[in-house]
Amino acid sequence: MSMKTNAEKTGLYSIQEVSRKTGLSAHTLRYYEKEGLLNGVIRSPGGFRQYTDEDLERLGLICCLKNTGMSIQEIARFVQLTREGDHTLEERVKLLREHRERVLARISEMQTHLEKVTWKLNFFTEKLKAYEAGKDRPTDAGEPGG
Amino acid sequence: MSMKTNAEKTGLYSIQEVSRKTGLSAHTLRYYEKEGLLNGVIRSPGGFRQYTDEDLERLGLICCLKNTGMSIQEIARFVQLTREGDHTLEERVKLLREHRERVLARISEMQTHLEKVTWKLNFFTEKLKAYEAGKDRPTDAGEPGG
DNA sequence: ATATTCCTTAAAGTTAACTCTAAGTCAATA
DNA sequence: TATTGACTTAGAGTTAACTTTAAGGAATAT
Repeated sequence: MSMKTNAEKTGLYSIQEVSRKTGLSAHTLRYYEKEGLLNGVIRSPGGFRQYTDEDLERLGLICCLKNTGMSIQEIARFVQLTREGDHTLEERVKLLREHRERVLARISEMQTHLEKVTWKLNFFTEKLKAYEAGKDRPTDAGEPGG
Repeated sequence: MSMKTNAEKTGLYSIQEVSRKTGLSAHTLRYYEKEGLLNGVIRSPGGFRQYTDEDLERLGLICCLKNTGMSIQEIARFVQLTREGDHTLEERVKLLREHRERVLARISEMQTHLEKVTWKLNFFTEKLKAYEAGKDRPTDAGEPGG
């Protein structure tokens, strides 16, 4: 009986459906809207949010920026600029370019630190090997099947 | 005339000196100590902290773990295990290995998201070019030296 | 018809990792 | 000796990004 979801029927998604798709809670979706991250979500006659595929795409970019460390405030600024039209293109490009630089720097920083972690890990792994080898040697037996 | 710092004289560092070297505030250094991140810092007869080079190295690892996203709590756990001796080597290796995996995952996630940011940036850059090109064309002049 | 989902506003609570303040004492330095 | 820096405990304040609660009502889905 192939029950169709709301989405399949109308191309629109309820807040719950979007929550499932994005992993964001309904609370958070409303919060983001309030903070100006996702404007212009249309409503059903009764006032329920009905997200379009385009809204989902916008959410995709929002999550992308968020996951690369951009603050809610700065994302809201970006969205605001977008709403203001083409004369803000230069500023948006600048904002994204700067963000990109920060992300690159962060990745590179993480990679540097990772090397140290790896080095430490190898060091401890070797030390563990030596320790286990030393444990096998004691005179009084050592557990056979412990 | 060539005033020697405390460090040059004694090989020990005051909390201020360590603060400068690490970029952590004296407050934070005491806070880390209280939280069990850096134990066994020796004191002057008068009770002042005197950090050794080894303390600085330990701080180096702490910052490294912190900067790769390990929580204070988990770092404290690692330090605690270290203090307990060689029989915790296996657990420490496990902890570091898991952390390393998380860092690798995080870096890879960031890189994926970065691609999208880059894509968007290029998109807007192109759009900006088109917009600027369109702006030059209007009939009524356009500012010559604006 | 009934159960579930959604809406609103407004505000309080949570978590991590600091950060700061206060009060009072002691140490080190010029 | 005066000033600066360090010490302690204890607790309050900060920031970001949620998360939860509450109250009451309306809309949808089955």
